Amino acid sequence: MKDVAAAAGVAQSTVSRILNDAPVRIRVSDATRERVHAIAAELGYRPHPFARALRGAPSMLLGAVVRDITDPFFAEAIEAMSVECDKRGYSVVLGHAHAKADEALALTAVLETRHCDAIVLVGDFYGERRLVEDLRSAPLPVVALWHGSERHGRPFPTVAVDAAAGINAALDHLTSLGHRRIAYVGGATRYVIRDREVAYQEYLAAAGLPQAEGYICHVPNTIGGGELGLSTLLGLVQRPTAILAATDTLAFGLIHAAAARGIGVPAQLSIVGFDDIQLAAGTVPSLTTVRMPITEMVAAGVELAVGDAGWLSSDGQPPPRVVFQPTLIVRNSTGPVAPES
Amino acid sequence: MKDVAAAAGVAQSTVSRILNDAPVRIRVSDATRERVHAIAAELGYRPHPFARALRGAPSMLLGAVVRDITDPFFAEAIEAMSVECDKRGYSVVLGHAHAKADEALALTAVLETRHCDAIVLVGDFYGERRLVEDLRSAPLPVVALWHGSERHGRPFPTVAVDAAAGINAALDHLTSLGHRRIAYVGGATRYVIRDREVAYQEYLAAAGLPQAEGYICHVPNTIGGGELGLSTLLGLVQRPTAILAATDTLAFGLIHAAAARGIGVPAQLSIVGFDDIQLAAGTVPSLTTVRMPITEMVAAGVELAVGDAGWLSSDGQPPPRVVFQPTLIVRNSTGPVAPES
DNA sequence: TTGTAAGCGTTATCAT
DNA sequence: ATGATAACGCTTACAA
Repeated sequence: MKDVAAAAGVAQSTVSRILNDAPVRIRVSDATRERVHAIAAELGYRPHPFARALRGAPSMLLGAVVRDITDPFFAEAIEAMSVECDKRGYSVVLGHAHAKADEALALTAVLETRHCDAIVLVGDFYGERRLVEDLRSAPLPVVALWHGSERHGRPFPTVAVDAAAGINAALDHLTSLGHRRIAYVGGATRYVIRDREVAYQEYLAAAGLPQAEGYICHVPNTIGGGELGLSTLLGLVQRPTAILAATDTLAFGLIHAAAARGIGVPAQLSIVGFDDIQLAAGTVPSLTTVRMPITEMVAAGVELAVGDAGWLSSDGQPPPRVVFQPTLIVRNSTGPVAPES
Repeated sequence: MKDVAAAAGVAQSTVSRILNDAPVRIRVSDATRERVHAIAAELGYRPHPFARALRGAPSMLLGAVVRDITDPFFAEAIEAMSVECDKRGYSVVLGHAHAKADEALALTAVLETRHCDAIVLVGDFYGERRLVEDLRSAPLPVVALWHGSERHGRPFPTVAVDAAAGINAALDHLTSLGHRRIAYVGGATRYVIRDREVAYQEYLAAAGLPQAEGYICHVPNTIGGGELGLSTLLGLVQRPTAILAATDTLAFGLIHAAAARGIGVPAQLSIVGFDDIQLAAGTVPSLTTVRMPITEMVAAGVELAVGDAGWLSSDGQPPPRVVFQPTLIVRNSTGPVAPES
């Protein structure tokens, strides 16, 4: 910019005013403006973001702390966030949430803090008390996406999905197909997963369906976890005729394990997933699952984080919580209960 | 930092020296050092990255421009990059490669340029001439991962996989099972995909296998593309007994479409993928595919980008190219050729 | 051993 | 209508 000013024979401040279309725009002579613009273009001038940020301008960086980008669902969420941020001129900085030690995780997050205008937490951070504490006292907006229900407290503005609505739709579908012995497979810890489990339990209780203890199966959220879940459930005296999986990844594992054992899906066993990842349409059979409006949810989260609603200032109120409705996508992994099972 | 200096009753420069463990470390009195450290900790002092960067220090930001994070393979690559960068104290800034217009894409990338110490391109950028040109003239290191073979020129230091080795291993496996009519399904444009296609053609030629024109099937890299590929290939007079897919996503689509048509895999049709994404172990049947050493490749790429080897300075030489070897993972989607097919 | 001061690229506030 | 200058937070010669 110094060079531009020198080449144009004007002061830096003039160049700054012109290039920023300052509020006092009308008060700069057209001749000078054009000359400066031309020279700036010719010299290939680019503003230096750090210098601006040093002056207090927003860094246009949004921190995204994701538990596991490898999870196809979160990958889609990040994709959506990248698109949404791009629209607003922001860039996404990936926070790293894989550190084993709480300390390291917190440290990483705090580092992000320095660069970014806001932080978006994607997925819940059960067990990361330290991280959450540090972020609570951080001087920037923090927004949580898919952070589990308010049952578990709500430290930040939150965007969530109505887990009960999704689970109810899935279970309505299964019961309408005649299923009564419906098992559940899901992770044991994450808030957002526990919400689905609770909704499952409440539905069963309300509908008077059998709630055998073994019908709730806690496994890691992987293909292997799904396989483990199936073999556990097959060991029960009263085998379920349908299984509700907390995530599509688990449903994949269930389908895979069923096929390996020669159990027909959906002829002998119906399976429902949750997430509707892109590959859910490509399983054999294709997966009946619950879809969430990822794009809209992410957009809402980004708006809370860097939008001009000024959430941080409303000190007295509890942080806002935006809830979206999921949709059941019926494909071919569910069918009528087998007469003789 | 000013506050720390004031509270400690010393000059800023002293604080800076102490907190940075400056080279002159030994020349600061221990008493002062401890006092400053204590006060800094008490005040919760954090260095301001922008101010440092303004002074010429590295921003510790690495730009990752990915074509499509939704692709499970790239998601795994980004995950690996996040881990690798974390080790080195870097953060990953996501570049957005979804813009339709070449202009917009280039602009976005140039913006990244201002923040980051280096850029890593993940996947090839066929057709993005403008982006590549802008990046070539950028004053920072640019490294390309999975950018396709040098057949297409090599504007940047590159980390690639030996596509021919992977394809050869897959085809050796198929031919050893008795297959001779082997088709190929893959995208028509990406360099990195074309490498696989070329390797397929060369293998067929060298092995004297039939190269029916219809055996090469160009489709979009999606589940639907795989389904399309299968229906096209089934329309041929001489149906293939095995299909080599350029990516696991396509292989998923092929398996799905085969099941939908009642074609047994691998009894009637063998299918091989490429990438070994995590879900490849969970298909029905599980997928035989080619695995690349993602972690090592990403680590090599990050090293080229921000390591201290100083690649940029070697002006005369062509940029380095690091090639990794893939491995065939044999699962259950391949089997002996059917006697009567 | 420590303090002073200049400068990184911008923008805002005064002057002129 | 434009120019000079200070300030953002930090590092680093150079001076003391």
